[in-house]
Amino acid sequence: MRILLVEDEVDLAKALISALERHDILVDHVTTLEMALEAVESGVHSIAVLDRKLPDGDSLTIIPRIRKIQTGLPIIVLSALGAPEQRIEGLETGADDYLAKPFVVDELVARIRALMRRPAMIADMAVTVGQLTFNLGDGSAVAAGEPLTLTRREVLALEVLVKRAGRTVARSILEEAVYGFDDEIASNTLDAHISRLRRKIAPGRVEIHSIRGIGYLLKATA
Amino acid sequence: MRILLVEDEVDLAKALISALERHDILVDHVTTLEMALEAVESGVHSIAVLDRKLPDGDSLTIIPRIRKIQTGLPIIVLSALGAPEQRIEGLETGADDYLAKPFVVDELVARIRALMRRPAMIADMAVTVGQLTFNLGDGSAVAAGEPLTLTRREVLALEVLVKRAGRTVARSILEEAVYGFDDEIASNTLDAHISRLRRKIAPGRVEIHSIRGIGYLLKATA
DNA sequence: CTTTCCGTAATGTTGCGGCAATATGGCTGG
DNA sequence: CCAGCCATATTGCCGCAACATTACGGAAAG
Repeated sequence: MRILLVEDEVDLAKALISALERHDILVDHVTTLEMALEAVESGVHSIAVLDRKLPDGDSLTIIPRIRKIQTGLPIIVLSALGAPEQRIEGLETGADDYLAKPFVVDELVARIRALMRRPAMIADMAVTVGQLTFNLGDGSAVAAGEPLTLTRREVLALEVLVKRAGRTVARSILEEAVYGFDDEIASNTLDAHISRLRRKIAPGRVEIHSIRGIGYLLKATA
Repeated sequence: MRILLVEDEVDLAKALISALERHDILVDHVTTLEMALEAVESGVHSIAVLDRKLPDGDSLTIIPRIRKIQTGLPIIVLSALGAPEQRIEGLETGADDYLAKPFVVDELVARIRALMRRPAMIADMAVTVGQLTFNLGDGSAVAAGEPLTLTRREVLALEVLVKRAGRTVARSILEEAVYGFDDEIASNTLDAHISRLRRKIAPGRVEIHSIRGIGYLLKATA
């Protein structure tokens, strides 16, 4: 599970990040609307949390643009403007939830988890490739009838590979998906994760091919 | 992925090149508008990054000419002139993005990647010649119904040939496309690649003819 | 304190791609 | 019309960089 946090108040952001990570939620943090749109482009997030007042404008204005890029991406808006009319305004613009400041951090966590559970959304949607079934909702996977025990980073990598099954996924895209945007990655850590993934899904009719010089490709064996 | 960088400040250019190459992006670097136009002629770049102030003029002035040569080539303009009016001026001239100096190198990388991901652009656009279909988005190719397994250099060469199908492509243009501008090439390596390409697309109704003394020509067999 | 995760590095393996040796075929000058 | 030359064709070889795999150890979680 990977979410995008758009918040310019550093202290609040830090508090949220540590709280969310305690709940096994990986957070990418940016501070402006512009950066937020870029991040959404990557398509790796399951939820976006937007502070309403940001240095480059009101985040409500970019909700339609986010929707264009990622239809169905759940959006939670945080705001000091908590009057009913403003909440309504936020929800009508397309936000899925609107949280007035100040709020208890745990409440945000709860609402995120609630949106993640929402059945109509991506939750409980599963993708099957060959004998591998990957559940987008909770990140669980089943290969050849056997449930797999995957670690956090393995889930992140497999999610991207499965979503783009049959198409080559650039190495850099995978790195972005498994680590944050910021975290630089030394050595061959990604290779190691792929290797472990391969071993775990071994007895299925699905393989992770490496495309030399480009990246990886997951596809069902013919 | 291959981009054109037009930048006369040597230090900045060096920094950008090393950052981009770390992201598997091949960079061709020139320092003047004149060289830029020449480079665009080659048709091998997916994105152009122009510094606005160059020794031979304002790079905005050549954007229309670039558009004439390569419709749809995404263009990013870098400039010390970051006032809103100037940004707007840049965008209205036809730039796809406008980045004010000073900027963080990683931000440029992110914007390039964002443009590359833009679905309306080159991605998923395919060209078909005879029984050969080449996907500009991911460099994949299908001949006579069978997907081809191409190596990196083969993809680069075939991409140029396909884009100019029916027209002769000069040997020097192909060399530029397969290698950087700088990398000199000894021996007949290019010929070898063409030979391997021919073998791979053999059973299709498309052929690579050699034009003696000039270069190569890809066209459907009558 | 134990366990799991994951980053790192050491080592093994693969296959791309540069080079050159040799073959082929077309063009030119005699 | 032939000889010789030069551009291109084809193929094998092999270095090296990219990838695979595994072991190890630190760190964080329980």
